[in-house]
Amino acid sequence: MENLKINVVVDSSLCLKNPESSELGKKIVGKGIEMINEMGYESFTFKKLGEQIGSNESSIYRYFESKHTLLVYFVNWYWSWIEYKLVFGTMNLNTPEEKLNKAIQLLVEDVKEDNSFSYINEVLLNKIIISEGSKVYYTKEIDNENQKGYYATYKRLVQRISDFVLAIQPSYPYPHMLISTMIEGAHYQRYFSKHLPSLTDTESGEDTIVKFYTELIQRAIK
Amino acid sequence: MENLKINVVVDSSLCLKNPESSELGKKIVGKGIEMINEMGYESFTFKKLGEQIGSNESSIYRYFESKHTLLVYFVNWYWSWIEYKLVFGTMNLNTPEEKLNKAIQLLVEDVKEDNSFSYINEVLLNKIIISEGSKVYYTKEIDNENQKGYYATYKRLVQRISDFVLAIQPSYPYPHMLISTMIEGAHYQRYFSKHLPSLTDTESGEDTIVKFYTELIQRAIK
DNA sequence: TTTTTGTTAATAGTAATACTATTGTATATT
DNA sequence: AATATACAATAGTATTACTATTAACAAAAA
Repeated sequence: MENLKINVVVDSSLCLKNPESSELGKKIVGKGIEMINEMGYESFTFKKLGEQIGSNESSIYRYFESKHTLLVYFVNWYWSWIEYKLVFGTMNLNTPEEKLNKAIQLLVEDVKEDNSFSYINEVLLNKIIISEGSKVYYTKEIDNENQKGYYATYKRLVQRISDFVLAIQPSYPYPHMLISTMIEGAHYQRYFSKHLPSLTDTESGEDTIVKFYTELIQRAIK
Repeated sequence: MENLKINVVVDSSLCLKNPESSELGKKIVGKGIEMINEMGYESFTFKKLGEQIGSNESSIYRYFESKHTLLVYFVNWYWSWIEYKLVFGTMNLNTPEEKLNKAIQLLVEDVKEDNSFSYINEVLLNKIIISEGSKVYYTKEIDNENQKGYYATYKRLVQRISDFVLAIQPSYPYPHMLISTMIEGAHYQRYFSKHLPSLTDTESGEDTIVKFYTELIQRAIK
């Protein structure tokens, strides 16, 4: 699985200096994921991160121009990672139905395994995407950042899965809305099931959220 | 329509002093909605609000203990308003199918009319709910705040509409997930259609989002 | 009328935050 | 060995969210 790492590529415009190019950079990313997970995005600061990695606040600014772009970098890394798993996991499947089911599973299910060969903990990263991910685009700078390509990976991923939907049912008029509803929905359903369970119908022991979206999409496009 | 206002009740624990009880309180709420809309939640400060309403920053702290609880107040006011419109708009409908359709329309469609009798601009408030609303529960304090009843109005609303679903199809296993998926989904689909349109399939001239969710739900529960 | 009481807002702060300008230091190149 | 470059650390600034204290003012009581 560690070969996948090579294919996770984040656009270089998202950071001032590639964090993979130095030990300090890897520490910033690795510890940053841990800390945002522990204390939440709002409480997390570059100063605290600097203390944890035995470095200085301003050194971090050499890699990322702001706390916000660090989060944008995480989100893009995550979607790039998911995209590779999607391409890899569907290329040997024959029917679009199988490919779509694989995609649903990949995007909706909880990430449970961590590739320990990397300095990035994918389990924690998945939790950040669920709890903090939407803060990346709920900003007044959205149009500027969109133009800079901050959301390119995500848009490409939605397009790929929409293509599976269209391969099954070419006349379905809302493939993008269906898939973005699923991806975003899966995230806050997981969040709700943990913190506001009365907004969900989750039961322990089985992945109700995967079941729900699989069924929802099958019925929508049939 | 202005009689509805009487029925919009926000739990008193959400503010230190009821803003409806004084002119200053009404200014805080009214101008606060305007300013968050213009500059976004992050850039908005109590200091700037104080300047705009000809008052002092600290006077605002007499009404709301923080910027965050002001947003929580707005969200609760909004859901309370929607809940009243739902109860009022469905009580003379006979079938659960009609009631559910009414609920979908009420929750998914854009708010276009402003009740000018009030100091609260519902059109702007709807925009805040769409662009900033999720920031209310994506916080590390979620469990604390949930216990204090910060999300009670929202949970009650989801329950009401889930009951319509169950009246139509008692065996449907995911009514709450279906409705919370719709409500949250409708918000970011509107946001996406404006800022990241390639994630949607919206066309100008017709309300594709209402169509999409109406069809999605009908097919899901049939 | 004077005094007391309670409610309101304004003043003037604090600690912490995001971010930057500048200086120092190690490494590589000539 | 001298110079150039890349890097990180120091030490800041402006702004933020929030608070402790004081002042204004009205109604009620003496």
